[in-house]
Amino acid sequence: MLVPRYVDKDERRRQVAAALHRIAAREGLDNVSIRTVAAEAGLSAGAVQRDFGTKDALLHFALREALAGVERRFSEVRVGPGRLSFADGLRTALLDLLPTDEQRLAETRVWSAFYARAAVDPGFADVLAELDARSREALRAAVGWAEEEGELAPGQDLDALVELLMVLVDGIWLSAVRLPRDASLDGLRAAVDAAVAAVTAGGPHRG
Amino acid sequence: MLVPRYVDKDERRRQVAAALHRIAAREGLDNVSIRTVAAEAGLSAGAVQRDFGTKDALLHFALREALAGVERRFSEVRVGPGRLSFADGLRTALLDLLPTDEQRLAETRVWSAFYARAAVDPGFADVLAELDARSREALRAAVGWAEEEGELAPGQDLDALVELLMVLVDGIWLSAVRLPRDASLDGLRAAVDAAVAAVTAGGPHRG
DNA sequence: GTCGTATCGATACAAGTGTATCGATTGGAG
DNA sequence: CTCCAATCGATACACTTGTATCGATACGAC
Repeated sequence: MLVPRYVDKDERRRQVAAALHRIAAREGLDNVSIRTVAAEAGLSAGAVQRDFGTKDALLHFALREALAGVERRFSEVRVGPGRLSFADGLRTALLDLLPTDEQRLAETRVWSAFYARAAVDPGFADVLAELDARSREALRAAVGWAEEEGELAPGQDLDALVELLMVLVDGIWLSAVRLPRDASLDGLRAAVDAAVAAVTAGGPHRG
Repeated sequence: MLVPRYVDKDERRRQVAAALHRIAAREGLDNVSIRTVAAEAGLSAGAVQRDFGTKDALLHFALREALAGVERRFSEVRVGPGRLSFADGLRTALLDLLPTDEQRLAETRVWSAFYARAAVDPGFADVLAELDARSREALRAAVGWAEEEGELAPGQDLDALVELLMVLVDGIWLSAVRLPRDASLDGLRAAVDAAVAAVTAGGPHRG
C-alpha cells in the first residue's frame, strides 16, 4: 500500500542536484536557492522543497553527487601490473584534472564552491575528509606498487610522497579553475610533466 | 575648504576590510553583508555604505587588502646570494603557508572564499591574475638564480618548474584550510620536504 | 558667536531568502 | 466506480539583502 506513486524520486533528486551543479558552476553557490534550482530543473519550488526538506540537505546531497562523479572518473585510471606504469598513470590522472571541456570546467567550479564552504562549515568538511581518506588510500597503494617496481627514486619517504601527490591534485585544479576561459593549459601541462619527472627521477624507468 | 573633516577615511576603510576578513574567515563570504560588516567593525551600516558606495566595491577593496597581506609576507623570504639557499628559501616560503596560528588560518580561509568567487566572477579573477603574474615573476627570478648556483637537477625546464611551484603553493594552502582544527600539519610539512627534495635533487647541494 | 557643509545614524523600499502550510489534483487500491 | 492518500503548484510569512534617501549633528571657516 505504501508504494511510491508516479515518479522516481531518486532519479529526480539526482536531476535537481545536476541543476544545482549547473547554477553553482555558472554563478556560484551564492546564487543557489531552492527557487533558482527548481527553475533550473524545470520543477516547482515546492517539489524541491518536498524532496529535500531543507536547503542544507539539498546542498549535502549535491556535494555527494559531485564527489561521486570525481571518484568515478579517478577510478578509471588503473595503475598496476599489466596496466599503466606509475609515471604514466600519475600523468594521466593529473592531466585529467584540467578543465579541457565545458563539462570538466563546470565540475571544477563546483568543487571550488564546495571547498570554500567546507573551510567554514564542518559538515561539508567531513564529507571532503572522507574523499581525502579514500584518495590517500588509493595513492598509497599506487605509490607502494611503484616503489616495488623501482619507479621511484630510492630512499623516498612514501607517506610524504603520498601527501605531496594529494597537494598536487588540489593545486592543479585550483590553479586551472581561475584561468581566463581562453587561456592555454600548456603551462599546467608542463607543470604536470615536471612533477611526474621530479617524483620518478632516479628510478630505472627514467629517460 | 574641501578638506577632510574628522576621520581618516583610508584608515577606516582598512578597518572595515579587516572586519570583513574576520567575518569571511569565521562564517564565509555568504554571511558578509554591509550590515554584518558594519556591526563587526563597530560602525553604522550607513558609514560603510558611504565609504564604499556599493557592496562590490567593498569586496574588491577587501580582496586587495588581503592580497597585500600575502605579498608582504612572501616578500620577507629573501632568496639570493648571501641569503638563504634556494632549497631553504623554498621550504621556508611553503611552510609559511601553513595555518600554524589563528591569524594564518583566518587568512587562508579568506583566500579560499575569494578564490571560489573568482572562479565565477571575472572581476575578482583579474585581481588574482595580477597576483599570479607577480608571483610567477618572483619565482622565475629565484629559479633562475638556483639554476646558476647549480642547486637544481640539470636539464630541468625552468618555466615548467615555475609553474609546478605555483601549483604547489595553491595546493598546500588549499589542503591545509580544510583540515580539522586539531589536525596535525606534519603530513603537509612532510609533503613540503618531499617537494623541495624532489625539485632540488641531483644538484651539488644535495644531501 | 553664526553659517555652511560634510558626515552622521536611521529609515524606507523593493527584491529575494528559507520554510510552513494550503486546497486542488491525481492515480492506484478496494 | 468510489475512495483515499500521496503528490502537486501556490501562497503566506518572517527575515535579510542592497541601496536610496532622510533629517539631525557637529565641526571648520569666518
